Amino acid sequence: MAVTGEETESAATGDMPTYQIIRSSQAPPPSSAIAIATSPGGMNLHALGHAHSPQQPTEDVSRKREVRLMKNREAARECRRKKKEYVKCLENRVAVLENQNKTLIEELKALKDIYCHKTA
DNA sequence: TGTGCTCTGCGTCAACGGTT
DNA sequence: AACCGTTGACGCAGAGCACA
Repeated sequence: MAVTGEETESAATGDMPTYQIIRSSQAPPPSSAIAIATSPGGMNLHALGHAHSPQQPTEDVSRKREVRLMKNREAARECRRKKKEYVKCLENRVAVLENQNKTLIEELKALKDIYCHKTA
């Protein structure tokens, strides 16, 4: 199969509860093209280690929010990638099974022919 | 060529389960 | 209880396409 992320055996059977796709060491997404949102307060990680201003708790909250948003952004991207790969694997599986089915039907037909000629 | 429709990818939120 | 990762759902923007 030409899919980069190799599916597990359970994935091949088609009855897996979640996407069980082993990640390959592929190139990371083009994150350079993504504008990383900056916090409204203009959070600066360098300043964080030292700042002890009165609004520090607020800054901490917004910094945490920014970090969470950024991580979730990446997570969503990865989740979608995995889902796409999973669907591709399922489609491949369908193709394989359809081929198998066709082969078996032809085999059965041939065997029936042989049987008919023997008994006739 | 402008317009409406569909598809696709993205960011965000919310909910959930697992971990510390 | 707080934190974290995962994922479904939602809305938005841009691309591609058919049609008048």
